[in-house]
Amino acid sequence: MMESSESLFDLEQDELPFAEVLVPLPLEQYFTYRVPRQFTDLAQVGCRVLVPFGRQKVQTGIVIQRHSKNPSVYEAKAIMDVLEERPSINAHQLSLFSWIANYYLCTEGEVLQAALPSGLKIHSEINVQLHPYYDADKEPEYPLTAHEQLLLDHLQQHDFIPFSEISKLIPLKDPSALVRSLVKKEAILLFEKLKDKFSPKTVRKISLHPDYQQKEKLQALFAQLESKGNSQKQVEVLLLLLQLQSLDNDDIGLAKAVHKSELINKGASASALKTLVKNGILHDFQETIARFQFRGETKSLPPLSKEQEQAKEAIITALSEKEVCLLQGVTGSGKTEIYMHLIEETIYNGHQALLLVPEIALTTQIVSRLQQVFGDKLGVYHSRFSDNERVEVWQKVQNDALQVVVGVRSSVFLPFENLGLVIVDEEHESSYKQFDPSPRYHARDVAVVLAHLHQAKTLVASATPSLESFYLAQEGKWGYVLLEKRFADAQMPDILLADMKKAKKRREMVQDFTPELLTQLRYVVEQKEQAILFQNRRGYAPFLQCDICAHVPRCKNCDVSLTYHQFSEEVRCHYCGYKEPVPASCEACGNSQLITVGLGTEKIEEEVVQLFPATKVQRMDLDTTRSKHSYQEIIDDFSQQKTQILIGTQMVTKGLDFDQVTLVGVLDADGLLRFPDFRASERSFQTLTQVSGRAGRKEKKGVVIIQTRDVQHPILQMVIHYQWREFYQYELNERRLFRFPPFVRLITITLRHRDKSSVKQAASQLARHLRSNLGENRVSEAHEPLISRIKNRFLMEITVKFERTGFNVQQGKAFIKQSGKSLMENKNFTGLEILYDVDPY
DNA sequence: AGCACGCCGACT
DNA sequence: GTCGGCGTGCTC
Repeated sequence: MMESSESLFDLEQDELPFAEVLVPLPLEQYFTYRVPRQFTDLAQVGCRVLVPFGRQKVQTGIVIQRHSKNPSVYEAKAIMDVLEERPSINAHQLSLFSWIANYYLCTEGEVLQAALPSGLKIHSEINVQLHPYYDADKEPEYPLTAHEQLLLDHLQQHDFIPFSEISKLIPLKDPSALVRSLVKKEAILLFEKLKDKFSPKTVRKISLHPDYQQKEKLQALFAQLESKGNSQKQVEVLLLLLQLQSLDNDDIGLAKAVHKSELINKGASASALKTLVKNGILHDFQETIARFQFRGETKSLPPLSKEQEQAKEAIITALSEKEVCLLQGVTGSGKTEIYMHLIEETIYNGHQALLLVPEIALTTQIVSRLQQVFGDKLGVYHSRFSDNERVEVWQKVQNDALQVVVGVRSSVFLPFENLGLVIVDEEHESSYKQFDPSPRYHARDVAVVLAHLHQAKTLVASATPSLESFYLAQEGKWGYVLLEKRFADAQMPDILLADMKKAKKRREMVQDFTPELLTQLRYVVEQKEQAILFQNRRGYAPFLQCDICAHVPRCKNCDVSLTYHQFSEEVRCHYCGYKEPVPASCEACGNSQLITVGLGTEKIEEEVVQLFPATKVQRMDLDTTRSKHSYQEIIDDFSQQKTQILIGTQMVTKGLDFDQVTLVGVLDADGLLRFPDFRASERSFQTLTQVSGRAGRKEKKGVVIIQTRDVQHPILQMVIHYQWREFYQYELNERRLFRFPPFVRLITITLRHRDKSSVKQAASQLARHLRSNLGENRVSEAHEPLISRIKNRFLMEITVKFERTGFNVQQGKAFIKQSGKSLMENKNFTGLEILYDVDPY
């Protein structure tokens, strides 16, 4: 626009010879690099660059800023390479990274680490090779240790070995000392190799050389070959090629290429083919293809029912005024069709759409249903995909080659250029909150921010919304649309409570079954219908206990009891993975009578098999779905009615549509309700309502039986009477009263240390500091968490509650982070780790 | 997060 | 006396 001032600017700033670079590591700062002249134009903000980092490492980083300020205290190293002409990370993404780092109290490097598919994160790998002057036959100048000899022997057989593989070869925890020693002895050399992980998928194709792509030329060629007499095979190859080109009667099709593998499979002689290529008659080349190719016809959008149409219009109206809308639609009300219509409109307006789904939902029907409508425009982003596949989706989103993405929580990081709509399906699902590696972000909340950056809209949907979302809708901050009618007039199931206390007293329990549930189950089996049994606990029993002294076997590394797994004949720790064979006797008193306490899916399976020996039963939990396809297989078997009773944890509650399920049994609702955290009621209500929704679809009304010792429990009463409005009001009151979300913002600070007294001391010091500066009503005392030791490190916790209004949350968070930082610098607490969990789940 | 350096116990 | 474990500090 203002040319003169721009050129002046260019002159003064000239080449901006330095760059601030973000590396995908948990480090607070950017690093300053020199931009060599040849990269002046190329190294734009957002580009991936290769930089030397640390002693002898190469890292991928992102250019955050260009400037001309030469750092004075150190000499900046130079950027080695710029990996792309167009930035991988756009401006919206950079803003999003920074927002996440601030909000969730983590570093931008951690966000980058989570955001980039590892195929776009090149780093160097150190490799070891023999020194060219090293002679194995000669007596070595310096004596070699056994381990050194082992490595050298390996290198006689192999050209080189990656540094990281050495510890697999030699029983050493850290092979770096050994490698250094061998380098000094001039027996080996180190070299770095970059791992560029992404490789596009290619296919070999064969076509006629342009010279022969005319009928006359081709006829001449055939005549020539046939006259030779020894070229029959070549003629056959050519005829096959023409056949596969499936020519109409013109020359144009002659240029068409066919897959080389197809030619060979259909019987073309490989050697004849080779000869034809050699003689320049055929052209053999590689073509890059997409890994995902949708084959088959796309269908038009499914029509909406009157109610769906109304809901859709209501959503559009709400979103014209507000940025976010909550859609509360009961299970089976047909939310997916509404999504499709909204997505279609978004695409039509030239924008991209993102549909977030919980991890588990991606393997099921929703993808194929969307694919039938959106075909090639749809991308799927899933953690079970290979890296190459994820990079491909990333690049297609960037190039606007995909207009719709259905994906798990990490798809909020994709490089959308012009997002118009984000839909968060099953928004109450806790799997949207990442925990294990930081950033501990909630994909629903990040999605709202992402949409805001694009000036796009967010639709947040669930049959059982989170209290947070419901509250925002109720307060009018978000729009709200209710869809109460089930699709195709399916009826809601009858939900009944079965009193376990009474049944126990009367000695009517058959193992873990009340007479009510057992009767229904018998009926279902006889009628050849299907049933789902839900118990939110995997394994056989939560723990073992000595019948005499009541001792409970516990984990060696963690402060938890070990769960008994009958199938594998082990006891296991669900926190660190520690396992040992089932103890034959009590380690405390020597008694050999150990009894199982509590109820897991394995035990239910055993009981059901005993009770219904002729019935096909399948168990679905973490233990039976470990391998890649087993989840899908179990689902398929059940939906094709090869299995009649499905027993499982959480997993069975998640969006599966089965028409023939007429009974859902909840074995122990008390286990859900007893959970000791502020979300126990919410989670119980959601889980029980969701699992009930699996019963009875289309033509047949279903029955749900919930076993409990407390039939009067208010939550259960609200579940069975479908009093969801009452539930939300009840629970909001509780939350307001006890100061929990959504009325306050919660932050959990966890301190971790090998030494128990150190962590206790550090925690109380931090708590004291925060309490006196932020207020005692906002910061709890330091306390031991429920599980006070995991993987041999002791834990302490501080809970922070910031009110939503009238308090500067951002400042409060910054103060917490600063306080934590200075505590870590305290020499008394070396080795201390502090973890922050903002909006914990 | 890696990776190097430096300090300390348990083996030849 | 060294080897190998582990704690500590740094990366432009």
